[in-house]
Amino acid sequence: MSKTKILLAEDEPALGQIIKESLETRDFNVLLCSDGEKAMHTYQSDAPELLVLDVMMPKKDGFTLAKEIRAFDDTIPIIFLTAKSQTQDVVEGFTIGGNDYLKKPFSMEELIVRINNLLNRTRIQKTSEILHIGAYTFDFPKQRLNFNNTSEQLTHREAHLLFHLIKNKNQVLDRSLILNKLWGNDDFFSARSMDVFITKLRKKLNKDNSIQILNVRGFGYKLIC
Amino acid sequence: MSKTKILLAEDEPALGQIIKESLETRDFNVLLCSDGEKAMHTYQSDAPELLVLDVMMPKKDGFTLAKEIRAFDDTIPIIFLTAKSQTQDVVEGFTIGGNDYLKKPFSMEELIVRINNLLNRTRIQKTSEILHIGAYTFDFPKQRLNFNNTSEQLTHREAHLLFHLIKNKNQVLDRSLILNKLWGNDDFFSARSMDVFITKLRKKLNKDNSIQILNVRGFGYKLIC
DNA sequence: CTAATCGGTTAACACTAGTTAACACTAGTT
DNA sequence: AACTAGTGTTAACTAGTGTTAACCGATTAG
Repeated sequence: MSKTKILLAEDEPALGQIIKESLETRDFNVLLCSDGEKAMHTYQSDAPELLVLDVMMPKKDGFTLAKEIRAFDDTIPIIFLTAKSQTQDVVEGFTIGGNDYLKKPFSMEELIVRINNLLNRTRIQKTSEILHIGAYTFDFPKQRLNFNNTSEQLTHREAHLLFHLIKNKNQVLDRSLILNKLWGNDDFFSARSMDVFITKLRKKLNKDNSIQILNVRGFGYKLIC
Repeated sequence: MSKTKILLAEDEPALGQIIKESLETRDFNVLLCSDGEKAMHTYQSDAPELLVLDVMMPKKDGFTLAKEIRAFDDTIPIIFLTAKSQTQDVVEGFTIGGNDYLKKPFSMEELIVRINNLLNRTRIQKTSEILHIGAYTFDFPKQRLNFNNTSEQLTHREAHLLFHLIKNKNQVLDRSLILNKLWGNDDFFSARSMDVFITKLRKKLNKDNSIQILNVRGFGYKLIC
């Protein structure tokens, strides 16, 4: 099994080198980038498994970079390195979907512990990312809905909505929760858009009629299977 | 309650033994078979609750075995262990109706997570609450009221009200209790709304005239059946 | 016996959700 | 650049759900 690739974006050369070498003694393959733009390129060419991003960087700061990368992969674990200790920064990091942050100065041990935690967590998650609903199986990362020998590609929206329905199956999935999570707001138009997607999913799930998406008026939807 | 029986088919003795012992520490009863034919016999004689099948096995490979077992039981969860990482294999596993697959090498944690996921899923299905009232059956999770060969979808409110009536059948169900539970308050309007629902349920239950929803003036309702 | 109250029933209503299609926009292809 | 296909949003219309109102009968307290 090959080494785990970690992308490290850190503009201060000395610190970057120290972290890189420390991680390499722990058998990680570290891709060191000195600014946000280089990091973006390396991310796209080398497909690392985890990101360690300095927040304060030239060209492109860590948060912006994370936002852009999240457009491609919304599960990859990200650790932010921040000199500022303000809570505001931390909050921003998390809302982008960052998984952890580390305040400078930090010990190498701290960083390694967090890296291992995140890797374990996401690997366990990935192993259970093939979901089952009635006679269907749903491969969330691939966005494929399988039934017997047929397989159908879902769109990003369809897949995420279905994912949450399955994760909350046999219980009510709150409308406004899902609207905020997937659409980013809870207004009239997003709600109607969501209704359209529910219709689509119902059609795609109608091969097994033990599966139903029930509406709970005013609250949300319940996937029964 | 007895231990959950898991059939493990793995031809490599050392690996088979490791998996068996690991699962036994988690309180599973593991039936280890060294090839596909033995696994088939064990399946028929011991009725395990879940299958973990190596794909590459002598005598009979995992996919063929799964196909044959699916002829007897098309709901038993199956986890395939595969050394090959090719997508083709995975697809074939799913088209047989297999529920999950695991690429070697895998961690024991991964396997255990998947086993528990699959077991929970099938067990939840089996314990779904189907209630009986006279000649009707009422599937509460699906909100369906069945009579002979007809089936009717109930709304969320209807279903919950009926559920409580059935749970308290042949005894008085307190008005204010149900109002607080379903409507969240006990005011005039909610009470009148509830009356409307009682009327609706009476209509929907009138195919079996041994069933009656009786009013106990000032106290509540009593479902007789 | 009568008035007051409670519950039964039906229909009108407001609101929510379902469905379909048109549309704008993006991305991929020729 | 033009064409095509796909995705998600918006719009328009329809259907369904639950609340409220109105009217009625039944029961009970005075």
